[in-house]
Amino acid sequence: MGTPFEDMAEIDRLVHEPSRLAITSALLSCESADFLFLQRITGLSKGNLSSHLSKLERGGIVEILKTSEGRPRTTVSLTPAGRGTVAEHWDRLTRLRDAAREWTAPGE
Amino acid sequence: MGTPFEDMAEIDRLVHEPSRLAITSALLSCESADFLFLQRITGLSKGNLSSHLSKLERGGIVEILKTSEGRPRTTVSLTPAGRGTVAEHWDRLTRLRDAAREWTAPGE
DNA sequence: ACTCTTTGGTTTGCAATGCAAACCTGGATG
DNA sequence: CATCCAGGTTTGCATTGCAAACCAAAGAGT
Repeated sequence: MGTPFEDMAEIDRLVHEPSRLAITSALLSCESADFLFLQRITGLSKGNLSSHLSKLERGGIVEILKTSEGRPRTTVSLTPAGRGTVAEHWDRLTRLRDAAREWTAPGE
Repeated sequence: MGTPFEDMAEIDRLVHEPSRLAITSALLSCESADFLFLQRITGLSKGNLSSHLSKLERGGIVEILKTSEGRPRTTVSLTPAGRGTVAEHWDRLTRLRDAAREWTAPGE
């Protein structure tokens, strides 16, 4: 692992994208959430939320559960791996910010 | 301003992009930096660094100064506005992370 | 003085991405 | 029984990021 600056090259763009960072961070604090709830808190359109969730699913970050009892209902949760990925992502960001803060060029 | 989750929709993608977040965050702590220095710390190719810098310049985030004394030399620094934008960006990210940490789903 | 190499970049072409908007589908309702 | 609407999915297009090709000037060797 190099400097926090170099590290950004390896960052997971799947998670980094703003909407998905919002989604995954929301999921970090609740076991699972349903589609409409996520739509409300993120302010995304159905279309975009759906495609973001699909990408996260394909990437193994979230698990999507569709039930058809009565009206269809879609429930989303982080996979264990996904939880790790998101946590690691925040670590990276935090390291970058801290590096930028602490690092004052000598003589200034 | 809405919830930190909704706020992500308004985030500045110009700054959010990983390489550019690294560049701007590095600049946050030094008055200015030259092209090669930025290339070393970010690990970017010249081509990519150049195009990222151009975008940041077009967006008014950085100022690019080219001197041709002896060998050409390119020096980059944040504009005052850019400094504000980057700081605000980090605030937004921090609010999101904190919201995700503290937040337990309100009863619904 | 010329050409070769190195340093310091810019431009180009392509594959992938995000977003808006059009589309689908099964229940509830008049 | 038709039509409305919540709950999604798919499509089309404009934008992006990246790699690689390209360019230009300054030394170095001869």
